[in-house]
Amino acid sequence: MEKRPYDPTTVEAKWRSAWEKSGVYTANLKKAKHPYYGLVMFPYPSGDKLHVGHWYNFAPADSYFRYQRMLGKDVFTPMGFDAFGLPAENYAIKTGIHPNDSTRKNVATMIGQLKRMGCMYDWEKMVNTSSPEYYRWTQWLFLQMFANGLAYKKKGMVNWCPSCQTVLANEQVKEGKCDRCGTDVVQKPLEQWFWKITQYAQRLLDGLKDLKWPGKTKLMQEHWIGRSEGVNFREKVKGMDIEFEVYDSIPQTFLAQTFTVIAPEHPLVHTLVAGTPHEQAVMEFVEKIKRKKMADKFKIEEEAEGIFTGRYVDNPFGTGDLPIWVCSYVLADYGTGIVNCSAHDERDFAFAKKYNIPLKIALLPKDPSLAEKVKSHEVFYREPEGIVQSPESAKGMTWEESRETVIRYIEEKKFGRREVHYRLRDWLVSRQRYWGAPIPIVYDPHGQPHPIPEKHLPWLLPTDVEFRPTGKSPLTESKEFIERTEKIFGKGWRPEFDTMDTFVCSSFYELRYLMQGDPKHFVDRKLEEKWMPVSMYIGGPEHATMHLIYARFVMMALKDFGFVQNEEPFKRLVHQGLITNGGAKMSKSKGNVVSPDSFVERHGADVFRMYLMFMGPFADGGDWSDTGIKGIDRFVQRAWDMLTTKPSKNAEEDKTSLALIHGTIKRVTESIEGFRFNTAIAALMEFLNAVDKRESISLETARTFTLLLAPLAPHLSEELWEHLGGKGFVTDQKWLHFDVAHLKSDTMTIVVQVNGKRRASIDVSSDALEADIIAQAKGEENVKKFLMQPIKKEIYVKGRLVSFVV
RNA sequence: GCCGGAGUGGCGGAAUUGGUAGACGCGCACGACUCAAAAUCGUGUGCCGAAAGGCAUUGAGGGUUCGAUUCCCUCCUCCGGCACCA
Repeated sequence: MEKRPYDPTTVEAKWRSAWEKSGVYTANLKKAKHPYYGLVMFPYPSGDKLHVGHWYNFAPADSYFRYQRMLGKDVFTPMGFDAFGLPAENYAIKTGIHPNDSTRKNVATMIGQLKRMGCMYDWEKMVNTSSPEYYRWTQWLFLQMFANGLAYKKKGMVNWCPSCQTVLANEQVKEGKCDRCGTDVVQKPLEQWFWKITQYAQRLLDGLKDLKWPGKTKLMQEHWIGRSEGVNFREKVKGMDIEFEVYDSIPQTFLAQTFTVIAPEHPLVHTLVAGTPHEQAVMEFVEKIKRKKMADKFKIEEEAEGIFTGRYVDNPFGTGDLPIWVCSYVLADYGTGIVNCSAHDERDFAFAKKYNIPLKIALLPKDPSLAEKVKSHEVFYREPEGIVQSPESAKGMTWEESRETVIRYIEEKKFGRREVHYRLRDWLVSRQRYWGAPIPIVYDPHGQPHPIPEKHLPWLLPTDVEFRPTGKSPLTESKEFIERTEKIFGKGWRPEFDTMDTFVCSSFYELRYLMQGDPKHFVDRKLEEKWMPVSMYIGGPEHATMHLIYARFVMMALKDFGFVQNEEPFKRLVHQGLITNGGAKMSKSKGNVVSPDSFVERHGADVFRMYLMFMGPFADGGDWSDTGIKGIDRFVQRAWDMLTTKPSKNAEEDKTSLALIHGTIKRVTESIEGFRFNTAIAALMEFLNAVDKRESISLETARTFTLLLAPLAPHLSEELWEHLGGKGFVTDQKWLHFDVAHLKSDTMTIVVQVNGKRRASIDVSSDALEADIIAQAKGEENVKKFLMQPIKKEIYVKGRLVSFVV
């Protein structure tokens, strides 16, 4: 046969349309026997289109799912668009183009690009979160949360992004900055809608145990939930009829507590000082701190500030009254917002010294000279090996071992009781932006919120809106929205003008993919039972404490509401690494976004996806460079040449080739299982290098190679399969299993070491006896030289090496 | 500061129940083909050596071991996460 160059453009188009015509990738959700739900995090339909990062995520995921398909699973891989969100709205502000129009256009472009990748997406099941058919379910979810007491409105200090002009959930603030735009987040007192994710803190924590997720991700969620065990003390304000509790997670030093601090935002502050000479100064201080928090200058690193309220805690421990201070570093929404302080907390220590508050010691180091310095409050001290001084029952124990004893003592004396706190905060779901799902709430003329009856869903997002960031919801500008509300609910009624966080839209989309044939029901219980949890979920690690925690919470809530059976949405999770350019994250503002299109144009989708997979392990990502793409190009061309010229009916496989073939099956299988596509490709390259030296190969070998290549280069392998006379699509063939019996060859190479240094290697027959191998090793010229001294020890590692110690 | 993860040729990376470090690919050098270049093919690519062979070597230092990229200790660097959580 004559060699001809492989032409990816024609071949890939041919198979894309063949797949589409035959509908091979359309899953029959009801009839599937071996359901396998392979999901990738759906993209945002950005004007930047599909970038290299998408390819790096989606293509290997597709290869993995293709492998699952060849293992005999009924693989369902849907694709959709997380289409609500700020960029479209900001684009509208800049250009006047309505988000609806720009989104529709971007979605259309991206579908075209996605199809070019040659993935197995079932396009019939596509979702778009900005379509009314979808967001009616986002609104439905809100109503369910509301009906079940998990959605509530609360006024308090909330995160505000001055650039995005909206509030943010805690999860969306990273290191004090807006996760989206990087602007310093400030605190603002506002009334907002929250979902009670905190009610699920313990279940979210417990559920992590059984998830096959990266350990790092589970750890991040664990930290984010932040379970803390401690003691709540019940305390009285001296001379007032007021009681409160204080939380202490390290109660070992409670007898050294000398003052109490309260958060500036705490409602009790005013009660404490009202009508006293301290009122004016304290309230002025409170206002000052609030103002500071609202300014972007406020940094947590700043020195603590405080003011005395004039009030005291009537200390039940008999260690004296504790002056109550208002203090800038106390958090209003952790614990009870009031804390007892001692010399053994670094911040308390510094605060006490700054304001000359007396200190006591309950823990001392063993070193006497250091102990003196601690006693005189010259240095701060708190170490696990420190010796506890009080109470009597724990005296002499180390700080570490005294914990239980002290807590029991506190319980016996009825000073307090055990308590668990979490760092997790409720999810702030309202946003002051346009391009999102409207919150399905209306207010009566008295301002009381009422849920919008389900029959009015979808509660349409109005279109007569000005795009101006004012800090108020753009929906307040819509005449139609208000008229609609009054028409349905009555005069004086007003709609909720805020929209929902886009993370609400993406918190249940995996369920909606299952329901695209049925717009009337949220989820079908049978389908949910059959397909959920998602078999394999693939996406970026940046969602560890956002999307991935929200989706778990929503699933748990839906289970409690009785809509689903499962409580975890994603059984297995794998993260792809990040592709950078010049060491920096790709972004439009940096101008370093690499578009895949020109590479796909030049080399084809198969080459491009294999090149990305060959860069390194899937989870590692890497810095973009196109220098190595040539290697994959060559590999594809050589594979094509070999398989179109060398297969011969007369060729037979000897034992050596069988070892090679089965060794390759093993390596490719294990590599794909472990998301190490780089070594899967390397194994195929080695196979090709070995086989290429021969005159001819058997048809069987050619087909084996093609099958192993199929998950990695779907178009090329279809073409080869057809060329080799294979029946049906290669993607429908069964994966190959290796036979351990074939992995053995007739001979093995044994390395000979003397004193741990390699001196020779010998080839022996596979069934050679240990004694013979050692004798042969001793006979090697180069080994003899080093065996002049008496041999102290002989070590034989089966099938690997002989080691002599002299 | 606290909690994770990682450091291997010129580059991407391979190899870990401890057993030939550098697979595979890029790049580079030389050669073949060509008027020439590209493409392609061949050979080489840690250091010394024509070779046989020797020596060094997985961020740095130490330890365990016949043998360490792999296990233990100390340190350095980079990346990710959290950060007034009492």
